[in-house]
Amino acid sequence: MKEFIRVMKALSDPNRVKILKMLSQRQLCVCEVQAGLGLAQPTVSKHLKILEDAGLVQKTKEGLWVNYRLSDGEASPYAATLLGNLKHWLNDDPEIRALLKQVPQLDRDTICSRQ
Amino acid sequence: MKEFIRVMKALSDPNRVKILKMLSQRQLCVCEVQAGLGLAQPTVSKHLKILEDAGLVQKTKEGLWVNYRLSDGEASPYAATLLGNLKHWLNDDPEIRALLKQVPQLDRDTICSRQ
DNA sequence: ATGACATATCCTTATATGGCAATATAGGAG
DNA sequence: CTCCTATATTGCCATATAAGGATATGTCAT
Repeated sequence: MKEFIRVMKALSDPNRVKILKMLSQRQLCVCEVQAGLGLAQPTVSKHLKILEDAGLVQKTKEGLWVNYRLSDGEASPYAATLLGNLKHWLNDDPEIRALLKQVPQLDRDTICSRQ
Repeated sequence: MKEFIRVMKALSDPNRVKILKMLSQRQLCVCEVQAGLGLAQPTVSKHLKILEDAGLVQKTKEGLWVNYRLSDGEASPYAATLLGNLKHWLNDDPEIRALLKQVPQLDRDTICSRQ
């Protein structure tokens, strides 16, 4: 039950759902997610941790960057099923649509190296 | 998006999930749910309203009683899909298992007419 | 080792949520 | 109508959550 609730809670926040939809396009580092959502970096970091704890995303370190991607589903069957559903859901949502359109342009070198 | 979040939030509370599992057995009135969960009546009523607003349950008045049942799914595609998933989920959970075992014995006449 | 940068954690604040007691509403019986 | 009962709503409290600023951690380059 706890595991199920953790997944549902993780999916109960619009910004976290947006993150998952962004990651459905490709893996992203924290600063790319931050740029897409327009939130403070600690906020994004915390959201990503909640998604990770729920088994919805996985991370890989690459030097200074941490790449986040959708989980392969081994962590939680609930997470796996919901991620499958999310592929079809919310694609018509105007906010999501606008967000996904800008994902290809997110570039960590441009975003993170300010100055 | 709002609709999706509403469904996920509704499913983010253990007591609400328990209510849905109870209703998967048969329709129940408020006092039967209350007896099953051991919560105060206003608390149960509020949970049921949240589930109803999310399109997860429907209600029918029958005199003084209000019968709640799982939604047929017309209200929300998210709710419909999740209700379908829930049929298979959590059946092994000991707490859920114990709860479902006592559902057949819940009797509104016995429960509600105290004295 | 030092400096620079990406990310994580800590701390505080504002708001949301779950719980119950008290009260309001609504329907049935007399 | 009045009384009784099942449910809904309100008000309040304790806790949970989302947010960002400040700070810590970790990694690379020099």
